[in-house]
Amino acid sequence: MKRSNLQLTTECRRVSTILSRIGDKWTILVVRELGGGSKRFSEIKRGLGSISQKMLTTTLRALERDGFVNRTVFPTVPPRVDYELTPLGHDLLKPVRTLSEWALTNAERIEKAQRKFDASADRRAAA
Amino acid sequence: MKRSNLQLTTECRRVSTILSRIGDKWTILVVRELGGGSKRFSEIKRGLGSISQKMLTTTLRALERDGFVNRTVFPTVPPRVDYELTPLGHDLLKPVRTLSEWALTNAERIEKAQRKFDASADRRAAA
DNA sequence: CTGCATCCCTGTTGATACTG
DNA sequence: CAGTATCAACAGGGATGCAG
Repeated sequence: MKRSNLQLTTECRRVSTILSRIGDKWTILVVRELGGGSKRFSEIKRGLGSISQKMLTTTLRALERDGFVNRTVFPTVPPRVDYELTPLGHDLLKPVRTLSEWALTNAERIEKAQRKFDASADRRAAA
Repeated sequence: MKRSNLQLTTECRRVSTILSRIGDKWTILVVRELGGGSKRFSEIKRGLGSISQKMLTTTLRALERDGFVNRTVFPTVPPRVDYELTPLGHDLLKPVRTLSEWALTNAERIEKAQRKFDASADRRAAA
């Protein structure tokens, strides 16, 4: 092993952190909404439908903090706020798409495994 | 738009579900532990250090249910249980590696964005 | 229109103790 | 050694009301 286990763990934590961000409930959906270009708050909200104001704000703030999204405030009345992916955000989309495609391709296999697992769990519970 | 929005949403949910699994606190770390080959429960636990017994069990069960991991019980005394990646599990490793590499490559950029964001947040708080 | 503050409920996580 | 059970602590997430 060339790199120490500690270093590998640190790397893994970094990866885990990013995976947690993109694996959370709304991030992917929001990023996809923005994939087509700049949108304002209420447009994103409408596009997702079921998200609460609070969670959309929270998600967008996290994305902004990570440098994936730019936030632009127009000091008009009523106020208007636009969000768009940064270059880093667009870049993130690539590996995410790879994973997404894998997920779609293999969803069937996974669901089949789940059904099988649940079936034997039921059998055991019934015994 | 060829596919209905509803269909796209369904696909997204599937992707989201899988991303949630691999984005959770321990999954990636456990999968990496098993990347090198079969290991028993306590070996994995030792390899991770900070994980609790309960969470390791939970994580392994979820991976088993999704068909990513095989669980083999040796009815010896004391008992021995081995875990190993299934072909599907190994397959999952590929897109995850892509994302991991991206994450490591761009960790610097992300952390820089975070520092910048936090700094302006502090400035605003101080005002 | 955007978004912060608050309350509250829920699921998740972890520490501890116990069993086959 | 591997796993379950229980309980306490905490974070995620939604509803509502207020503010710039």
